[in-house]
Amino acid sequence: MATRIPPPRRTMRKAPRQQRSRVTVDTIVEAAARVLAERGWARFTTNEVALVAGVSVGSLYQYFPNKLSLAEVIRHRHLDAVLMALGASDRRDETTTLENRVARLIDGVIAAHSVNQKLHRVLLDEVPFAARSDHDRFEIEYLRRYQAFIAASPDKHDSARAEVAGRVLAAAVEGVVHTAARRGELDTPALKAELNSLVCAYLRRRPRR
Amino acid sequence: MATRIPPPRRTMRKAPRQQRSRVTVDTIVEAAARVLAERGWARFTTNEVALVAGVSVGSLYQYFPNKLSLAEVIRHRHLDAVLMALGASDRRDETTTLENRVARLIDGVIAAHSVNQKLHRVLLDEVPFAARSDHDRFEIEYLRRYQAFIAASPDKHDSARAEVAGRVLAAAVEGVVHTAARRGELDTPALKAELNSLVCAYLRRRPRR
Amino acid sequence: MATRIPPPRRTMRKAPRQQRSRVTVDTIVEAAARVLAERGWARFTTNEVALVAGVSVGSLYQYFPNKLSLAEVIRHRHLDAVLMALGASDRRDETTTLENRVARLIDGVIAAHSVNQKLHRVLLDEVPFAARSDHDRFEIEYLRRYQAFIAASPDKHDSARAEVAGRVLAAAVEGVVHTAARRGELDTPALKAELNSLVCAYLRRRPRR
Amino acid sequence: MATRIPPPRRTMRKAPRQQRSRVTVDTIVEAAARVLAERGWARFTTNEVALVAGVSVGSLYQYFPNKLSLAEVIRHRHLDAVLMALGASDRRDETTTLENRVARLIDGVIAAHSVNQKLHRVLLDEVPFAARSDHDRFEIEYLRRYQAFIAASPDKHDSARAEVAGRVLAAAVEGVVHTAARRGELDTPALKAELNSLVCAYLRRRPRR
DNA sequence: CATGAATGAGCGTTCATTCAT
DNA sequence: GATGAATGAACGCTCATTCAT
Repeated sequence: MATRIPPPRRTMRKAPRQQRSRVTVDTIVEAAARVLAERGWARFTTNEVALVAGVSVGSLYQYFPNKLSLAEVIRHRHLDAVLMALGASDRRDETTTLENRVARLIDGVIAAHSVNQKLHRVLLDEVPFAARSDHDRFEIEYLRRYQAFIAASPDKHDSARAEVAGRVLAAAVEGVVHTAARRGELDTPALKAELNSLVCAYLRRRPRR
Repeated sequence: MATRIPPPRRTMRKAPRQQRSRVTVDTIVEAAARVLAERGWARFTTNEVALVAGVSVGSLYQYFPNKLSLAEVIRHRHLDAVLMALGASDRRDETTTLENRVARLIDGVIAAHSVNQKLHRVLLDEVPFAARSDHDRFEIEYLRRYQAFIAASPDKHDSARAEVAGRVLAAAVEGVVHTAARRGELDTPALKAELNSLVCAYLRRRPRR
Repeated sequence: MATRIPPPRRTMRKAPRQQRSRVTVDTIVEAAARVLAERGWARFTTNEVALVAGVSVGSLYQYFPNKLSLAEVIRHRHLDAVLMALGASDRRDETTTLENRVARLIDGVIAAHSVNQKLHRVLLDEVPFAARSDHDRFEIEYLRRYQAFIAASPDKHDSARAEVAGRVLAAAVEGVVHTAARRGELDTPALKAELNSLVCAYLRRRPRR
Repeated sequence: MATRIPPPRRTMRKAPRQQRSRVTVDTIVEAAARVLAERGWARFTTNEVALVAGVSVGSLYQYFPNKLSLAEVIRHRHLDAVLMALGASDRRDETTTLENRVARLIDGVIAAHSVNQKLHRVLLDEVPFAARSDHDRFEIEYLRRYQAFIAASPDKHDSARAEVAGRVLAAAVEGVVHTAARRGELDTPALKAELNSLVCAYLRRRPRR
């Protein structure tokens, strides 16, 4: 059996100080991503990860408190990438149109999901949510950026709605991108066009009623 | 662990003939939903399900070929509910506004997800995708309804885009609803209002460029 | 695991009196032989047998006390066939040579093993010995015939050795035939010739020392 | 049920490197032989073996891929012993009589089967054949030695028959020895005498027709 | 007698995690 | 620190057998 109840320990057991440790950790994470993508969460075993990484299980547990923490690190890597994509378009830039800003945003998000689609599918559909506290830190920053994006939009509106609007926009974009990633349709241009259209329409029309 | 990638056998091993067995099957599915919601996929064990259902494991396996098939049945139940919500709004109704039709759609979808939110979270995030063939049958019908919904919208547009538009709309709505379900914010009125706004804006503005 | 410790009950639970029952029993035995040959002992299940026979498990258990008894009946059928082959050559027949009598014996034994070789392989290698009491009855008759065969041989010798000689001859012939059956070489003429040679040599040369 | 026909994986999962593990492997095999002899194949469970060996099931599976492989290793041990017995008599030795050479052969084979008769009975009658590829390697060597034995016999004859003759001789000897082992009559001197007589007669008389 | 739904003990096997070396 | 042998709880699943209908 696996997936024993994992004690919600910190993601990293200890911070790797020396150069050599950092390399080891990276190797392990890389191996973990490969195994996770290829085998899925159910057959993602720490022994296999260690084998692929070329280290012993013991070493693996030196840096990661449990199996789940490995997946969390991988998730963080991905969330960081998405965050960068969001960051790149949140500066108010008067010299460009809304359409361009939206296109930049969506291009970034799609790019962040195009790296290893199989891995994302597993991450999305199989890896159980756990270290919620960690995840929330991302979530907050995440929403902040979406809200900033909205705030930079042409139409003015009460900030009370802005918070909810950010969540809706974020969830809608992610929903479309994730669904496409699941089906391997992430690079369909028509899809990207429609998604752009959706976001633009929303950002233009929001001051309703 | 169990969760070995199971051969995607038929969902049901044999159809219950007698009255007695039909009851048994229902009891098992009910128990499975409870256990799945309460313990999550990783601790969702067939023995526990049988225990809760008050039957023997043997009986469970008389009707369900494996653990996964139980989850699939539960998923189907949910997908059916969503389908009904979509169906209720897809007839072209000239006497009502777009806003009203959208509201009806979203109300239905939200209602279908409000039943057992913890269960949905598990279904969405932990149960591995498998019986893809079965799932696709739903997916197709699903998209058909969204496309029908779009087709009934005021603005005319080429049907080439309609297909992609249906997928985008479906994924966006699901993305928002699922995210809200995960956080237990499904009954926030502000969220529902924003989602309505998003969908209406999209349906109005689509004849782009 | 299966193959629960089988209570060494009688082979047949009750003798089928009526015509209909006899037909049922035969159908079951026939089905059992098919399943045993095709699936091997480990996957030889009473439910499968009943299914193939077109009766319910309940009916099966009406006539056979347990799984093993089915195999025993099949074994008996085979042993009967072998016994007939042995019987056909045990009358002293002065008008024929030893070679001819041996050839007749071996032809008979080989014929009895040629019917369903896969079944024999399973019977020999996988079905556990059990109802030893029943088997012994066969064994005794079996040896009696081999000894009669030897007694009808040209050379005279003390009857003390005759008993052991019968056992050795029986085991040797069976050893050769079974090994050939396992490998599907039962119809090789060269093998039959050598076996004849072996038996003839033994029967001629025995009054040694 | 277990005893599902197991994939004929390699006999050993990994070679024991350290001293510690070599001891573990030996202990497990020893325990397996004991359990197999005492309980028979059907009640031969890996957990029981581990218990008797004083190790955990996990350790057992570290070295043996499945239950069957344990039995195979035990079978190999026995086949090796038989092979040695055959090897001891296959050098052409002009200074001794045929009778002596045959006696040495049979003594060796009987000795190899006298070690643990209950174990042999189970090995012969209950453990399913599987790792056929491995078994064949033995079989080939086995026949080679019998043929060498025949080749060293006084009478010359065409080598075409030699191959079949080797198979017949091997099967006959094994048939007699195994049957005796099954009944616990392996140490009866009369039986050994008759078996000697059988083999000698065959080796002398073979240039038939 | 026949049916077939129900039972449940029991088995093979996995894998996260530990800790002696 | 690193190694990898060892642990053992836990799980999915089977199938001989029973017995209410």
